[in-house]
Amino acid sequence: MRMWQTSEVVKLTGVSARALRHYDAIGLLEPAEVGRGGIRRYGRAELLRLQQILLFKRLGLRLDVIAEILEGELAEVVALERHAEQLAGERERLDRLAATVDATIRQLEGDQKMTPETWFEGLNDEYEAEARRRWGDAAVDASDTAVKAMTDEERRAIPARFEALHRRLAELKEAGKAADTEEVQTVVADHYAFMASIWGTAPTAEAYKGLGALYTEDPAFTATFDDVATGLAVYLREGMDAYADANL
Amino acid sequence: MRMWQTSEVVKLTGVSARALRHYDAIGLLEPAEVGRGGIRRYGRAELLRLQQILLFKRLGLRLDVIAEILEGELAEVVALERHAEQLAGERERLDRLAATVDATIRQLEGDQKMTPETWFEGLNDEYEAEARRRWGDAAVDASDTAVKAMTDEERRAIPARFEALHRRLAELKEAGKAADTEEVQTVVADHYAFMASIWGTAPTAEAYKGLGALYTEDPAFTATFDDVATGLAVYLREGMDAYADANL
DNA sequence: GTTATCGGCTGACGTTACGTCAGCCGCAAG
DNA sequence: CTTGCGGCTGACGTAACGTCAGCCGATAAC
Repeated sequence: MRMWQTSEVVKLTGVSARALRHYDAIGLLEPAEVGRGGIRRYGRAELLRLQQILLFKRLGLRLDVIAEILEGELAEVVALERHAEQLAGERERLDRLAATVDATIRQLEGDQKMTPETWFEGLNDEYEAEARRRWGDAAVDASDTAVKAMTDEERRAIPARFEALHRRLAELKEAGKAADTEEVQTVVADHYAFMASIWGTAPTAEAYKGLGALYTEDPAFTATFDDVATGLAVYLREGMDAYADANL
Repeated sequence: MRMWQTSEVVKLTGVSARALRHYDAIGLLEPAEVGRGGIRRYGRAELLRLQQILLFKRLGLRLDVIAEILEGELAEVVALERHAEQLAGERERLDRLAATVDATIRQLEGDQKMTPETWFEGLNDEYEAEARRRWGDAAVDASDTAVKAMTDEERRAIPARFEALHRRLAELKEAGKAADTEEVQTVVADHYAFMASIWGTAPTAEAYKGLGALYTEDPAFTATFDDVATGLAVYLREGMDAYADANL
């Protein structure tokens, strides 16, 4: 029977010699015989099998799955349908990624004031400079005006009100309520209203989500929330995202 | 300054301890200081950096690219735009794959097109009648006998071998080679030999040309070839005609 | 007869971002 | 003093080969 050695198979099929050795190593395609010096010789049957391997490879199937199909352990249709699902999932993931990346690029190229991040809870000096740097003077000044227009009582109560909101949230979190639950959303609504009063204007969806992002991105704030309950920052951000999506 | 050790950072950010050590190992994020026993301690600056890392990670950027961005060696916008391009390419690749996989599944589940799978796994009724009309009862019976006489391996590999031939042709077509070129004729010679093995006899010029005509006249066949490359059916028929004229 | 040259072959590392042990260490509670 | 809890350092595994480095046998040139 006619036999072909590695270099000949390479020319016939276009696969690399290394790939052939790899297929041998993993038992996907073993040569019909191995001569002195370990030389691999492939017969007709092996070439036929190789064609099938290449067919499935072009469909993107993994080598171990191809092996299962060729061994008859897995039906071709089943394997392909499963594969199609995985491809669809992969595609969806890529779509979401691409959308996020594009959005980020637009933010970077666009005007700074369009950047959704906003934060005025830290009214102390330590964060004011950072706030102005990150979100601009106009927004900070607006908030400043709003806060100054408050009564003394109101102003002094700000920390306590935040504290109260955070504790209510922590309780719901402990109880295992999901962040998009109605009860949680009620608290978030209060939080939203409170933020509006501090900002001097009702936050847009983007601005509100940006605030949530900041809670989880700045370790100083995250740590503050964690003093109340571990993971609270993330929990609140989830609730804020849901709130913004549903109401803003 | 407040410091956080591994387990605390894990709770604050959600990244795994292993990941933190990995980032340390590759120099992406080194702890502010390392205590006795090699204990890692992260400061505020490191947590901020970690947040940025996670931000870029969510966008799907590779760690080495993230490092470049954070080191200021690569502009964020540039990196993201490059990344967006890669994502688009990936998506396109996935789409093509998915289309091919879907087409293959449809073929396997009873189909409209004449595919290698259905050509010879016993001529199905619809085309058996057509074949008997074109080539006569004797020819069809001979082919039936020839295919039945094949080993299982050989029979199963028929689709893959057709596929391989079609791809070789498609490549030459892409390269702009005319159908009567020697290179194309070499492939057609292989096609002819393969058909001979399936028909159980070497086709006459007339029979072979008739097959080429079928490829281009029957939309079911044409569509199958078009899945490989547009216009492939016509290209192959031209090659077959030339081959028959020159050699049969 | 010897040598330079082809192939071919066998390791073995590199790739990506960690997951998952195994085994060792320091410190604090029982 | 023994447990036990973290934490740490290797080291292997992952998918499918690409890419050497180093060795071997057969052939062609000298």
